[in-house]
Amino acid sequence: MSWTDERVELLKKMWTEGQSASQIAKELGGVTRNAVIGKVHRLGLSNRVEGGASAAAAAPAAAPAPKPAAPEPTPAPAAAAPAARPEPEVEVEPVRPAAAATPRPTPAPAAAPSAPTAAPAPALRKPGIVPAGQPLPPQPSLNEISPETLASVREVEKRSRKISLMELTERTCKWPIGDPATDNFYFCGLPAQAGKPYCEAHVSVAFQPMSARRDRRR
DNA sequence: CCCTGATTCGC
DNA sequence: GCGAATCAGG
Repeated sequence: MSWTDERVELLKKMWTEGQSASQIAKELGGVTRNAVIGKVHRLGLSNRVEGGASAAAAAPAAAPAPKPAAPEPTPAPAAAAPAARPEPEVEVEPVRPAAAATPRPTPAPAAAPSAPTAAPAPALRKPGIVPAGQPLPPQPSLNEISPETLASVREVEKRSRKISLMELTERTCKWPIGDPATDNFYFCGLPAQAGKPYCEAHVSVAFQPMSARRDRRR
């Protein structure tokens, strides 16, 4: 395989969208992630993460026109600043670092996001016999999720691989999407964060900083 | 161990 | 220019 214009174009597109080199390689086929990374560098695309001292505004020569639109898979509360490019790797603790540093699972989907490695609990219901009034799995209590995060999650869900229960592995996001009682149900399936049951975007929803004040009255 | 991107260097 | 091998990190 060679780097035809089309392939390069797809590479650029996916790279600027925030896709990982391995994902791009998989998509292109016939190349390894190393090849992709090598090409990315040769093309002059690279993540220019402004380091403190080094050139504050090094205008990237062949800078890929940043897309202000799509928030890209990088969720994180940091998305609060739409104008600026969200930091690639922001840890969970946007507002209240002090007494709230400890991430805590919200009453989201699966059992306890922290413990089980498999068991995508809520999904295991057979179509047709879902008791009325049973709480639907996904739709995390939309209580206190920043609109930005929520938006990026929806964006990610569009991109989800829509895999079935059988296709889940230890490394796929197990976030359920849709109503298990219908055939419009699937799992996110995007690459899960190492050690975690969900992809980055869903981790950010499942593990809230606990800061955002919860229900005013309860 | 899984994954990420970055770099090197023979081809 | 290409990309496997390697490095450095999470």
